[in-house]
Amino acid sequence: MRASDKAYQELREEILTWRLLPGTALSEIDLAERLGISRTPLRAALARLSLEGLVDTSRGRTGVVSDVSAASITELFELREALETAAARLASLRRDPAVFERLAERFEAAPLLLKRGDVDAYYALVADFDAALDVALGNAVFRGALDGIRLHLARARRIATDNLERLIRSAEEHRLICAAIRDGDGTFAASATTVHLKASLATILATLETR
Amino acid sequence: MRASDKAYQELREEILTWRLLPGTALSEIDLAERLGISRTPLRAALARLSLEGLVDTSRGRTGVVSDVSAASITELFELREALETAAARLASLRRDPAVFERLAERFEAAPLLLKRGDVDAYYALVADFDAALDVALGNAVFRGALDGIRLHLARARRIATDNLERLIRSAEEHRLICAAIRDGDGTFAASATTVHLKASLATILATLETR
DNA sequence: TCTGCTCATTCTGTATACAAAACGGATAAA
DNA sequence: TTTATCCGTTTTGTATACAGAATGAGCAGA
Repeated sequence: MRASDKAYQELREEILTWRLLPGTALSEIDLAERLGISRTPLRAALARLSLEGLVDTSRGRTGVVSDVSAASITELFELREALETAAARLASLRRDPAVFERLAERFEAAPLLLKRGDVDAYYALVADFDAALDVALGNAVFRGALDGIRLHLARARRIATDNLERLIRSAEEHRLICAAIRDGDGTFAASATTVHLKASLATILATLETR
Repeated sequence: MRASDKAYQELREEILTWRLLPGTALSEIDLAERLGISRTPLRAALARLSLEGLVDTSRGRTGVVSDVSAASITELFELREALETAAARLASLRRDPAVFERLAERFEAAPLLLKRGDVDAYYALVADFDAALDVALGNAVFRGALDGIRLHLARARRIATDNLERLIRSAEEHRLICAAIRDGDGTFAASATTVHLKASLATILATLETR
């Protein structure tokens, strides 16, 4: 693996897990020394993070970890709703019904998982859903746009202290989306996606308020 | 201006204007010599172009100018429809009616421009419309996604030999969108945007067929 | 004649040295 | 006391040298 890829993955992980907090200055010299590589591949990693929006280079010469504010999350979710409702609609046209039937069943069983405390298994299920959506979409350009959103979402989700009740409702919302896609009902799938996203955003914003 | 920025702008311009054709190999050594800079800033420029999708580095070690096929354009327009219909809907909620009234008037007068042969003035008007949409959106994240689309669209549009009749219909389609946004009718604005994009895509694909 | 291997060439990936520019602090003047 | 300017320090931006890897040609063997 290239040193620049290694640096990118390491820094991305640290940003997404909030070990590198928003506003942290990213000095090339310090980071290169800490990661044990030279500045050349490190610069490539920072450039990539900057283009993906995790690093902000617009203010001053030194890059800083980009901000996560209520305003920026709200903007992110407006874009997310546009993309995911359209994705759900398109996936409804092209899906393999059996795939989404199986996912619907798993989401129906998810409350049991959650009541056992296995939150990781639930998030793995959501990841499976995202992957199935990508396959059903059959559009690499669209998938690239979705991936960009998911990157920022992964960071925002870390601050939302999901409680059990919210996660159980989230599972039911996902079940509805899967059932709609399974049935080829794009309009319903889009509406169910909107419902889910509004609730998710509200949860994240509420968490932000109390901090 | 930094050498890397200069290289990025130059290469982007050459790709968008088809002076660098899809499939062209982009050797770092050759390009650095031609642009009169060293490989270090050139690599930064190539990395940026790669992340934006104008350069494809997935196959082999050497980057090549990314492909423009009917399939990739169709995928691009699926994403574009998702983004622009949502943008039109959101802009309808937040627009300054006077701005879009003025744009609607200009699009109504555009056929006169076009019949005089002033195609550049028409494309400038479309650019003004895009800018007004960005302002009305009031969402920097969303705008970034739209800019990514417009980059690829600029390249695709170069191969569509727009005839006068198509451009006149395009002006009328834009006038409808502006009127809908002016009136705050988001649903109509989204529908009119869909109509416009379907016609644009058909024109580009038809041009591709005949080549 | 075709296939597979070897070797040379060329390109990319990385490190480092140097240049230029920007930031911060200190000092002096208003 | 405040502000502006100068200078030192630090950081980024660029060039170049070197190492590693991949590709293609050429040759040998089947």
